[in-house]
Amino acid sequence: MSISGWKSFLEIISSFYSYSVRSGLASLTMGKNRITIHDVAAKAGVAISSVSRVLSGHLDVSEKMRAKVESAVAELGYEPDHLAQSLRKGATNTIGFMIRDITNPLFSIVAQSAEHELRKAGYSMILINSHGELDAEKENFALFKRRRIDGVIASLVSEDSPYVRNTINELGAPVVLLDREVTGLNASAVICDHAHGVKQATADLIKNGHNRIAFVSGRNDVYISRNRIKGYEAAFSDAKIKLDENLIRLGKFGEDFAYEQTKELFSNNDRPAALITGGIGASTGALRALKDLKLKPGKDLAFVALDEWPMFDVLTSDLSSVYRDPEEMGRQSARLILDLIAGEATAQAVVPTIYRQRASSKRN
Amino acid sequence: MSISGWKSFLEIISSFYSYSVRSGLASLTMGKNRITIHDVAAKAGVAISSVSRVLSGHLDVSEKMRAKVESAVAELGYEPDHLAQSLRKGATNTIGFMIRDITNPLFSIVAQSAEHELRKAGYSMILINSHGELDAEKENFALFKRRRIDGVIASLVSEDSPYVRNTINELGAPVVLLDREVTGLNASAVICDHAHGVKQATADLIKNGHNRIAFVSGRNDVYISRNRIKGYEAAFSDAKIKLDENLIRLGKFGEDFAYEQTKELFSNNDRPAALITGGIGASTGALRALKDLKLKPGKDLAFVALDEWPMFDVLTSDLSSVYRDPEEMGRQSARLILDLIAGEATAQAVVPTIYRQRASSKRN
DNA sequence: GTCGTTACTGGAAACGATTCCTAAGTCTAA
DNA sequence: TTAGACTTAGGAATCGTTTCCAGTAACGAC
Repeated sequence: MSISGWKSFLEIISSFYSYSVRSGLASLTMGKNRITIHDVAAKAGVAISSVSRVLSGHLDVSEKMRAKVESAVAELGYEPDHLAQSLRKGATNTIGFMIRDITNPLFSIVAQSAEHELRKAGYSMILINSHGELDAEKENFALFKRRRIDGVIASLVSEDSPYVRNTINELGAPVVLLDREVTGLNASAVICDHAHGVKQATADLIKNGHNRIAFVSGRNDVYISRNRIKGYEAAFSDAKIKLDENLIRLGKFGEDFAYEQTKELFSNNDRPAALITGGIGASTGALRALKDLKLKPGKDLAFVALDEWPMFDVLTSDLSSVYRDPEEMGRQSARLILDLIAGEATAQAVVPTIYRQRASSKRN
Repeated sequence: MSISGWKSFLEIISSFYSYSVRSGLASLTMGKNRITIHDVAAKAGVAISSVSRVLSGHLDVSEKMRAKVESAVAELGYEPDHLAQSLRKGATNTIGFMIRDITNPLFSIVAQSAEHELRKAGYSMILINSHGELDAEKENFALFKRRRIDGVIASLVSEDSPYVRNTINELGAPVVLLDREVTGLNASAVICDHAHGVKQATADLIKNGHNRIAFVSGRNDVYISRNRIKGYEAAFSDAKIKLDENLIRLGKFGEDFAYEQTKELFSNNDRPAALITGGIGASTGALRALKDLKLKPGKDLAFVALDEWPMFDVLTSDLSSVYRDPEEMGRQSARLILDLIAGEATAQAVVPTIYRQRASSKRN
């Protein structure tokens, strides 16, 4: 091997591995010189309690005192330590946000919207992924408790495990659940009216002459799936058509399950006329399966996706959908948790869904 | 209007507005009974310092003491208060993560991956969006400081504003920058070797006979754009072809800018043969424009997207791309910040990019 | 028996704020 | 003039830990 040959060999080998280079020196003068309320008090020649009173806008302070303290604060560039305040006040102004994974575009929008809203109220958000695992979820609640979180917004892995009630009740902080119904639990919830949109969608498919409509979605022990099925069944019931239970495939969230089920459903000649997929993961899996089978939505079958994802309109050729507004979900969850923290009663916010009819609702 | 008519009118009106229902009562027995180290000490009949020593795994504790304390801890279900620990130890075990918006699928993967890695090391992550605004960014740094964050991972809005150096140096905590180069700053960085992949892509387009290659991307005052252009120019230089500066359109991140530029570039008959779009926002905007113009990538023009997004393979018809691994970026940023916290010197991690050639690199 | 180690343990001072309690000063009214 | 009410400011306790410091007991060695 020539030298240049060897060189390019190395380039190929190393071409897709990250590497790193050490350069600067560790900062030497870090931290150390934090300015505390003591410094301010000393500078202003007053007691620390007076400084605190001025800063918290307490009433009983003279103009002279206020002026002295404020100028000292400005001069020193003092900012109160949030940690010490939290310890003393018993509130951290922090909300824990836990979801399956932030990679889900719908949930990333919910998270962003909630964060935006919470920050306006002076709260920060700690983000944690549960990866859809119950053990991770438990551990996360423990973490929230240790960190003295003021409240939690969570999309639980499953809603009816016995541990949920215990954990949440022992948390010592209010909880808002996303799209889950937990009975006998002292928590607020943001729930979506999936049934409404799904019913509209299913009815439209039926109207277009498709009676055999497959429904592929995630696990059936959570509200979101049950509620969607409710809408699906209602449409059949209204149309007085008997539905084929074998076309309903509920199993797991994520691509893989939907991929397999779709492949199975649409492989033989006696395939369904239409397909509804519940959630972004399921839609992806199904679309991948259809691509493999060389079946085109809107041509070889009618198709409706429940939930949209970024660039929905650009990247997919006129897919119909049932839409819900993730930003609204975020806003509502923030509002509900702040209400609970303020001592109000638990409540439910209902976010509507709407059927967006596009070309793929028909075959042509 | 009949009663039923009025009812359905109401249904339509209210059909896409969220509403909420108040139900339960606010929790009465919340918090209050927190178990502290005092309780444990009392129960075990020892001093609180001894409890602390047992729990922190200090050496000088007798077996008898350890047993007593541990059984008391178990019996009471005691968990140390993270807040008090932080205040005393001067470390919060919290990392601030700031990006433009978490809605960007690439960054949501980076965030998730970093969070996963940090949590393994006992750190939590506070997530903040800057919405691409400098003022919000400043405010966020102030927030991090008040909260005594142990370190920050950030994708800055712009890198060469004078405030950046001040803010970061006064932060009192180490910083890792994502895809930014700030000279004379004591911070680590995860940077991507964009030039490499873009050069490969551009060279391939040229090889396919396309000399007029448009390049649409975000603002030009950040490393990522400069580095991409570097690869683009290198390919032209290697091929000894003069490039048309007018085909390079750098302006703002986000869809809108790319949409306008693409529309302008491809509206007349003398349109470019190929298009490279930098980043997910730009790609979206460009694809939207092309859709409006009824131009199909891979048919009416060659097309390469820099960065991929979820369902890239399913939803787009064989688009070529330059890929970088967002999970690796997350891992590296976590590693770098932990190294800095441990007192190591600043460093740079380089994440490679790779050209993924697919059908859209040609026209046919 | 005394001294110096060593192995533990308890008490108390931090960490940086808030807030209650008390005392000093000012003002009004009898 | 003095008692009582009202402002205002300082001192100290508190939040729940960690950690330094001192002190006790046991132990071997001289």
